[in-house]
Amino acid sequence: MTLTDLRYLVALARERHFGHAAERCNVSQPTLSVAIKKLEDELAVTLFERSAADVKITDIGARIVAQAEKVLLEAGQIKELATAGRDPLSGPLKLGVIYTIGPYLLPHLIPRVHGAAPSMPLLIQENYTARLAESLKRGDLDVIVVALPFEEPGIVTQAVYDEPFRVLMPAGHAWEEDAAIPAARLAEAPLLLLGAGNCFRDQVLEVCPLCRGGEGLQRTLEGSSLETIRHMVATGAGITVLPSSAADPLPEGNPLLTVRPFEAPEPFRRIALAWRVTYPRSGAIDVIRAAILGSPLQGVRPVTR
Amino acid sequence: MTLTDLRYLVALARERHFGHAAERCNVSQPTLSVAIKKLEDELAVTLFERSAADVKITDIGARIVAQAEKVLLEAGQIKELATAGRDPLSGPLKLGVIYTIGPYLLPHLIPRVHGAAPSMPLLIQENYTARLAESLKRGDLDVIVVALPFEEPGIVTQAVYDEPFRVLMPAGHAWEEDAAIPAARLAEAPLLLLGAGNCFRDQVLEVCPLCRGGEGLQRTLEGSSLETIRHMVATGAGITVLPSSAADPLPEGNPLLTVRPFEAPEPFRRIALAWRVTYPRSGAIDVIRAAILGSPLQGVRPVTR
DNA sequence: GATTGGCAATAGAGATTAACTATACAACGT
DNA sequence: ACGTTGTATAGTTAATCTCTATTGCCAATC
Repeated sequence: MTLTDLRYLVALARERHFGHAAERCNVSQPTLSVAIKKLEDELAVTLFERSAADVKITDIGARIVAQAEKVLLEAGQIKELATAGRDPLSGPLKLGVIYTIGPYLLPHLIPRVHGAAPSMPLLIQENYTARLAESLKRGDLDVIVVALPFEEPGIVTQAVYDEPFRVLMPAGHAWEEDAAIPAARLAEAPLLLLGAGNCFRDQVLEVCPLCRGGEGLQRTLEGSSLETIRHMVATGAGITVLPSSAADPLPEGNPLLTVRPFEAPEPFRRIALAWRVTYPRSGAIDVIRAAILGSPLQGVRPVTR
Repeated sequence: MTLTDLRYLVALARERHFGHAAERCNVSQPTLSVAIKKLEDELAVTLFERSAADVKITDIGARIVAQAEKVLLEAGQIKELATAGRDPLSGPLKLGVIYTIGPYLLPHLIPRVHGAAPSMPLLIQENYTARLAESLKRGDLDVIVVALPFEEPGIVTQAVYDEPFRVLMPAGHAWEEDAAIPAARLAEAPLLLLGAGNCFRDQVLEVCPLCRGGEGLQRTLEGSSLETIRHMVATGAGITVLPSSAADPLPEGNPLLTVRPFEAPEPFRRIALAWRVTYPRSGAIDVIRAAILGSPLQGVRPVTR
């Protein structure tokens, strides 16, 4: 029993004439004849009464035809689903973002994606890189926004932008005098750091080798966020390092904080998109990339690939 | 897209492993592999993300698999319907009976059929032979009970029983003296006849050639029935001829009527079943025949074929 | 960094099935 | 009896499905 057989069946039920039904199916009369006979044999049921005068459907035949029509209808739905799903910009996209990007990127990203792909709702999750990677590989996420380096088997990454680091200090801090801060000087101040697991923490520590072994004055704030740290800096609890997108928009509205760039070579992080090599909706990824690049993130430099 | 393809599809969706899914479908891994690829090409949609680690279903893939399961379920229903409909004794049987048999046969027939084939309800229609034949050929009826001769293209008949005719007269009638009535004498009495269209009317006229041209005292009662005529005979309006099944049960309970057989050669009618040559439920016909022969119809002689 | 092992894709051969054309067969109607 | 109409069958060709064998691809391991 094939779908073709069922199509022949309902055609014959409608036409009540083997020749006409065959014509309607674009096959020869013997083809349809054989197919119906095969079906009847397979089901061990007489579906039609053939006579010279005409073709009559049996009682059981009528019931089976009705069911066959249902099958064909449902099968047709498959094609419709496929057509509807063919557009990579239709259907939800599961997006993961690390904690130190989400709050600054998403407010810009979401409306832009919605504008470019209205029928692609975003299901967003913020988490650590490691967790995002896990979810991505498991298929719980489709695309993630992370900082490089990010190497995972089966995962491809595409750099999107570079983002310089900034030093954030309370207004009136001594370093306010300087237009730019040397990285090494970080070890001299009480540096507030994110908890373990945040890649940004590691990157900051990388900037300041002296802070590495915990020999500096830095203080780790487990379970915290850049926003929390920012508030703590404003209260004079110390200084911190922020990515430019988090730091640069601040000073205007906040008289308690001062932002200074690093001295060259300016430390920065490279933000990238990552997805499974096998992920088929590349069009959706392009939209995300474009939306990110279209977002007014302060201080960032697009990476032309 | 075939039902087999869909089976492969749902198997792969369940197993998430080409080899295992193929095994479950009793085919080789390449078979399933190409089938899925073919499906993906046909639908122009990626259903699965293949990677070394494992097979992930895409979003659209999952929706299509769900739909495929629905299709397979509905298709399975076809087999179930066929199995259920395989029994010729299941499902309603559309039975037609001529007016002059129905009232005497059906009260016996119905319980017997119900006993022999409980899941075969009878849809009964009483009518003239010509109307029954029409309905039978059109497929509105499956089997009819008629009097022979009955010749129709595409219709087969099977004699069931012979039924002698009887003369019915009011009690106290002059002919009461005689044990049997010669057919020719019918022309001498006011003979009450059914209306045109009733085959029994023609058969009675056949018995009495003198009545033929309307030269006798007979009176035609259009739109009447044997029961009506019987009541008229009881009131002394005339005599009539009845089939034995209608006549013989009468006298016991009715002091106003007298029944006499004909003289030899006793006129009779041959009752038969008729159905389309193509009608597939021969088992149902056998049940009807057996139920008729099992009915206590007075005076009838089974026809051994 | 080379190697191995697991797994899906591909190639090529063989078998099955589906389609065609031509023709036989059955049943009515003239 | 013959012709017409309509379905079934025969035989052939083409398409397809499925197989085994093999390749290719990753990723994990030594």
